[in-house]
Amino acid sequence: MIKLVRGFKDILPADTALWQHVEALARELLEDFGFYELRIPLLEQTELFSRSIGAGTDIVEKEMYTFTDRGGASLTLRPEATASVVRAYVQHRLYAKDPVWKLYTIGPMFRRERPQKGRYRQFYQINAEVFGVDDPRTDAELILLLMRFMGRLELPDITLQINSLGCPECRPRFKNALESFLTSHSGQLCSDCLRRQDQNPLRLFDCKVPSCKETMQDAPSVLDHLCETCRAHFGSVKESLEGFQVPYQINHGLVRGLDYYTRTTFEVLAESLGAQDAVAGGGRYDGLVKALGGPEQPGVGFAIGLDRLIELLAGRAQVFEKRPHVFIAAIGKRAQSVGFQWLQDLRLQRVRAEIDFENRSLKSQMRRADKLEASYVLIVGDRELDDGIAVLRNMTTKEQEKVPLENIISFVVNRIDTTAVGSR
RNA sequence: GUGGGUGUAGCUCAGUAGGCAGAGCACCGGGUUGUGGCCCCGGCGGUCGAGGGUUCAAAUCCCUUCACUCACCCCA
Repeated sequence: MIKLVRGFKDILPADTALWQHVEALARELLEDFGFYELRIPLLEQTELFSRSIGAGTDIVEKEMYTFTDRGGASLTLRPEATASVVRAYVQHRLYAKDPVWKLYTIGPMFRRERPQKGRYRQFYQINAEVFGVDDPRTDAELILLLMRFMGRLELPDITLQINSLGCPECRPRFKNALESFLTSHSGQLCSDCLRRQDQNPLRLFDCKVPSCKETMQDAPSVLDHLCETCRAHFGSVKESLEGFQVPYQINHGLVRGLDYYTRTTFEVLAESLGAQDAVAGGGRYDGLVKALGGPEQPGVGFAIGLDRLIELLAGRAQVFEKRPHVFIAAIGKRAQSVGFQWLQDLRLQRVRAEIDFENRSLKSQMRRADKLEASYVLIVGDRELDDGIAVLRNMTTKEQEKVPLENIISFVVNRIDTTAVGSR
């Protein structure tokens, strides 16, 4: 048997209804907030990611699916969406028509990590990006949108954490302070942290080793090193969130894994997910558009991890499954051919109808109707055909009524509430 | 990349002093002539993850390998 590739997965019919529901809700909300959908390719030039995400990051260094295509170009399956969205914004000069764009995209990303709970090599994200506005209310609005989405899904036990990483003005000052702190405390750090110290010193803030945690409590905070404008910006984000009663925690150790982030960063965490507890994350990236060859335009965005979100919603999938409205139980050859005609006619009227082609006993056909959770069963055999009727049984009330064969389709259509999702 | 746990029927799992591969659920049929769920009876279904070794005999012991899973790491 040929099996699927490690770290990849099939999303089976038992779950697709839930995925569709979540995606539809996201589209609805995003479009209410003025976002337009952008569809971008799965494959990009490798350089796009090494330049945006950062050549030294783990993603670029050891997690990308990169290959040389037959023409000799180095291509990469996208490990995230923002780089592609920025590329499209720049390449098509969207900024020339209007510098302000609110774009979203939904689709799979690829990272070759070791699979575990909530971490797959192909995983799905909903991405939203806003270009051309550096007003802190945009940051807040984006977070509000995100939290409304979570609220609409009725997710339990989620927390929002926010932080500011500063800008090219103030970040170097903080980095210096942090570096000298780390150098003087290197004796108390674990081997992982000593390795991270040069590559990505901010990461030390979320090390899980107790001694590191303790040491880092005395480490300098980014928030104490923000310049005047960054401080004001962050203050305004917080103020807006409070104005909309969005509860948040400040986590000065909150870091993004990608180099391009500036100022506001945020993450939505769900404890019940286990080690991979970030359901959504994002932040501002004011230098990225320019770094990718575009004009000096600010940007801010987020990504929602769909796989993890669905995980949180596990068990609710059944609610969104669509059961048949009518099951046609046809006994005998003559009835079978009449029933097959009705089946197609009902579907023309957007009634979900099913039939069994095996010409089995009425008992088996009833059993099948029950298994499919059909709302009604339309019973027809030689007896009914001779009398010019069929029997319509309501499976919940067990009431049966005789239906004349002429106009039978419209009769059934009227009995059924085609707007109802399930049948019970 | 590093560690731990687990691989037996479609699913959830039993099965060790090595001795005929099991249960529940699911699926199919039946419980008198044309009516579902509950109950009863019967049936279908397995290269015991794969390869090798020890043995008269291996799901069980040994070696190798693969997969899944959780955690580290990393991140949505």
